[in-house]
Amino acid sequence: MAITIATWNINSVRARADIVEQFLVQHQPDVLCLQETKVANEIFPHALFERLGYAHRLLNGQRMHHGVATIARVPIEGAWRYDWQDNGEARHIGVRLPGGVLLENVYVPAGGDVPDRTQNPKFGQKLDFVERMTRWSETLKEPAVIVGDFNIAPLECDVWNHKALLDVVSHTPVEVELLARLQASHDWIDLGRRFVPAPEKFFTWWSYRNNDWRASDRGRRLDHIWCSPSLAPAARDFAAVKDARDWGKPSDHIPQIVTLDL
DNA sequence: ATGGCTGGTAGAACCAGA
Repeated sequence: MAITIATWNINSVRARADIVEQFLVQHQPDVLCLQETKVANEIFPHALFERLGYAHRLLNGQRMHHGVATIARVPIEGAWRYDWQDNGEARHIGVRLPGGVLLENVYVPAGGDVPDRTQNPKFGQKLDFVERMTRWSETLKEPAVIVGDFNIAPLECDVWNHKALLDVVSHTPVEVELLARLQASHDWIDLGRRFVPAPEKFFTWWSYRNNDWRASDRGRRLDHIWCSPSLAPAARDFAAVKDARDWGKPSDHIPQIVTLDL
């Protein structure tokens, strides 16, 4: 059985209803993992997804900020919700796919502006979040896929200018090292880089603060799709939908899609 | 090197994103 999984930091699912529909109609993923839905569960726009055939929706939302949702046109079971900061923020939801593989949808904290946990508590919270994810990941036994906005661009070719971003939260050595430890804790396979090998530049996010994002191309690869080693041979047909950065009123992140033969 | 923009919510000399 083939299953197609997409992930997208949507930066408000309500503000983005038109382009979410465009994406689902054009790409027909079986499962869509959204981050930054920015909506309380009670007022989630269920009708939009129901109309498009996505009858299974598991939410971990909150008012105003953050929020994740996993939406599917195939049956998904669960869900479980980890609070790796222990502060009530809605940043994770896990579900079980048909056939039993776990699908973990995560929104790692951005971490504020200053890469110093004494000056900027948000940076410390981000590091702690990834540290606690690692504690969870190293005991994980089942085959799993973990997707989402990790808010860390690990490789030099994951940012538009490695040297210029060494002090910029998302690409600092301490964050890159922590992400490497998370990856090593389960031998996670970075499917983005399996399909777009280094040293090719590969970005999934471009700031709104550029007149012409495509021309200036000051992007970062903040969004990731990782899978357990046993699932790596099952992965095919990876795509990053760069055109979506220009759709209507766009998100600053683009969606990625992978098909797994499970 | 800096600043640039966007959404939610309140009705901001706002906050947060990254």
